[in-house]
Amino acid sequence: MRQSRLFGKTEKTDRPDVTLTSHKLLTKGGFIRESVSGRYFLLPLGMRVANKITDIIREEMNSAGAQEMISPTLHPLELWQETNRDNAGNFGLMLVTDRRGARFALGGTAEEMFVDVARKFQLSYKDLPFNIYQFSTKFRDELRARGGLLRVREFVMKDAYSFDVDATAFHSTYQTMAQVYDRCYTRMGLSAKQVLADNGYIGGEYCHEYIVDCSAGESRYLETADGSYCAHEDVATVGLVPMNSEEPLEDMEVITQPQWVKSMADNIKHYGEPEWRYLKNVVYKKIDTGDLVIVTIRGDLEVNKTKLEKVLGAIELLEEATSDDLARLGVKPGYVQAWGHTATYVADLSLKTVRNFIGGQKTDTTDTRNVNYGRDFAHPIEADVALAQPGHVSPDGHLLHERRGVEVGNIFQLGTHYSSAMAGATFMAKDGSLQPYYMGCYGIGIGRTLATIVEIYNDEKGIVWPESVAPFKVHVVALNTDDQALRDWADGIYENLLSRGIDVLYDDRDVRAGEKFADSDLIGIPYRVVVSKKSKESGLFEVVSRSSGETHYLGEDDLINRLTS
RNA sequence: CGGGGUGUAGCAUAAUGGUAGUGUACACGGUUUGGGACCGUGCGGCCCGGGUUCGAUUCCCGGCUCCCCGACCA
Repeated sequence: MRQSRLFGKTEKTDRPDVTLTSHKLLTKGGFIRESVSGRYFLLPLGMRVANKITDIIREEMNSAGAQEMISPTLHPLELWQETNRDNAGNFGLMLVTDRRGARFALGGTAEEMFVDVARKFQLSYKDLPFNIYQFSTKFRDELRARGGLLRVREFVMKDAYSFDVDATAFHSTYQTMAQVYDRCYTRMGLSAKQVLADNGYIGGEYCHEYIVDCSAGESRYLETADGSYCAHEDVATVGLVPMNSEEPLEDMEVITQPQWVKSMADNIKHYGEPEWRYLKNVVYKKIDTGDLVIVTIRGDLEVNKTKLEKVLGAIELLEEATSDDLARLGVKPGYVQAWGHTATYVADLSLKTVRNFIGGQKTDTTDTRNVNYGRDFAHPIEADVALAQPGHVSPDGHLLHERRGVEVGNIFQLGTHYSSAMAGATFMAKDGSLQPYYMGCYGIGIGRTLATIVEIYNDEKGIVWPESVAPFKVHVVALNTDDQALRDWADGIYENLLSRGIDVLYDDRDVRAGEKFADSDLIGIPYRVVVSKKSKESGLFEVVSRSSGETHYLGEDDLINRLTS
């Protein structure tokens, strides 16, 4: 490609509102351009990188036996109604209506469509397993797009759907896909960690995210030093350690308490006891029914809404209660009682780690102390609904550390979640019975992966692409192009490299050397070959590695050997 | 969706109740030519609607945009 013909230009100035490294470099380098918030043009340079990423994923998927296909982008709304996802929680489906009034969802994920295509065939156990996938544009009506390509409203995703006869067979498919993901990310130069995560509105029982550690990331997870436990904050289990098991149980009593004692900080000031000593009550409301849920938890812990939703079977259906909601209970914020209200009470397991709590029946002037869970009160639902924090321990008792990164992909166990919900999504088993498919699904966001690579591979001058995903393998920079003979000679070198099948960007522009070098550094192609008067005279080309800065001087044949090896 | 901010040329910015200046980019000419060089010339702009006013880019109201924080979220 001749750079003089390349659509898309580099920019010298930074936009002041662009703070993220990948966003800045991709914009300045002419890889992407914003259309409106959360929607981007992928320019020719960016498209080349996206294609390299896509090719790697396609190769690995195909070698694992998955089959590429494509589904319509507009999904008949009835399909989403069949699985009750048309108005699930906060997942904003975007709808379009055609001229006949038929309603469609703009696909944000495609479980229903792939189940639908499967059930159009009379499948037998002999047809299973299979794994079908697509690369297609997904639409997510994000409340807030941010971070350049890291969180957008419209993006290309590889999504795969596997169909197995049962959990045992599925397990092997899941492992295979995990290996495919490992190979994909490794080939792209990314070190992606498999992290236990939450299925959310996708459904199913378990899933894993692939997270690349990076400060720009929005995914927070917790891990032990040796990696023996690694889980997203949404699901991380809080290991229970008794706080004061040596303390004798005291009798519960009502005590007077000054009126100024309202918050946790006030408690500490008044009683001089640490946070874990107090009972804390957190109130949620079910979005669909308006029912209130009170979680009682140890004072030093916070409630993890995701875990709570899972316990209550109310995925994406809880929100924090407002003071108006509390008024329905007859209380103000800060005065919720650990027992006695008309609501669904949930006890966090941490209540069993403390003897002689303070709190639980707060009024303006009194409260209770020496409260013991199981003796003085107990809730019908007991579960681990606490938010894991660094400093807590894993279930096997090791210290948890906090990590942050970008979720570049995920794999989900779906089980029969969709195939049971959708009529006729069955195969004929060996014994002649109709069984729902046992499914999994597997996604990789192309643009987000691309941006993550830039987050990891850059320096003060620009992007430093790993060779596997670089837009070109070599950047030929021609200098002294005002001399027609030298220009013709440089053209010849370029044509020669092209004819050998080398992926080359040829800077034939009539601009100064400094500008060419600056652009070359910014674009970040792995090898730069300078073609100049000097090289013509010496017969040697300066070859610079973008990543190491190492420079070699090679003759034309050696150069070609090196670039084709 | 709540809070805050913003909107002037492709991009970055300045000033102003009386029709807008600079840098960069772009076009042309010249001097340059291995790290964004210089000189000259030129092209190009006040988010939209309403109000106040003799006159609004400026002040007021509304809308929209984009950014940040929160909520939310592969």
